[in-house]
Amino acid sequence: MPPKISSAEWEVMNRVWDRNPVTAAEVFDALPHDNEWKQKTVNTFLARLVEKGVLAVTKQDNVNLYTPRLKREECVASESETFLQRVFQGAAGPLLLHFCDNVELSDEEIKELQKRLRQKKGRS
Amino acid sequence: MPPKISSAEWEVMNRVWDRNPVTAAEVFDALPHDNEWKQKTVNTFLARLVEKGVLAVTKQDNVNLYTPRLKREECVASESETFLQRVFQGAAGPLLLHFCDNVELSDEEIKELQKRLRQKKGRS
DNA sequence: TGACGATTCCTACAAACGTAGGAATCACGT
DNA sequence: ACGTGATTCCTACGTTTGTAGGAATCGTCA
Repeated sequence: MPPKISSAEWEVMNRVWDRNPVTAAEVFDALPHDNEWKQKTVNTFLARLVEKGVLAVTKQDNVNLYTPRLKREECVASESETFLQRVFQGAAGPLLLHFCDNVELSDEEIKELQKRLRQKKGRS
Repeated sequence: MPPKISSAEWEVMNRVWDRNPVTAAEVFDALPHDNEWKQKTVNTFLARLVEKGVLAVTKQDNVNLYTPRLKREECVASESETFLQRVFQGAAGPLLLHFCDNVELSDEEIKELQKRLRQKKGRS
């Protein structure tokens, strides 16, 4: 499994996955402008993510370039699984119902979900 | 919002919500038998949850009884929201699709979901 | 070529988390 | 009444996380 990615690290990783590969300055700029973090703080997270093996760093003209070593979907899956266990004790049905009842969905999204559910029914 | 409940604290809280109110020993017993934690560790988490205001403690015959001060649904909702933001950047559709595609659901659960989706469509 | 801003690398430090141990006290059985 | 195990309360300690600062270096512009 991927290593544990902390909450602030997710914030950084989301930028890296979006605009891979990136420099530290690009990550900084891509973060919400009103973001509290200093550039230095972002650098620290990038370095930690490299230590954890989530990012690779290469030097391009004396500037660090960061690239994901793990796929976003892989990390999303792992984090989702621990969330499911931690908060819903593994009960996926209630999780789906909770989100279904508590978030906004476009008609398109609803349609797509209905499609998948139809395909899923009676499958397992 | 509820305070931040850590991963190990969720493990404890889930037992408390299930069998409210509880003693420290009951929480310990309710945890998976192969659990690594010592009774002392469980006690520490209970004390911290009291500090955080998540639990209330009362003494019954010289034994501590712990009761939730926050409703499970309230904490679930708050944790779910931060998960949605952190991992899916607030995009609920992809979150639902992810879980839909990656978990087991009974036909009953699927039917219930379909019902809610039908009710939801065209609503907002 | 010398000053200045950007970037990197290394170091720091407090708060939160995971994981208990020890001392004191309580309650029950003999 | 005393020993023993359970319970409570207080304390501890290493790790992870959030949040940078400082020194050294690099590249650019005057």
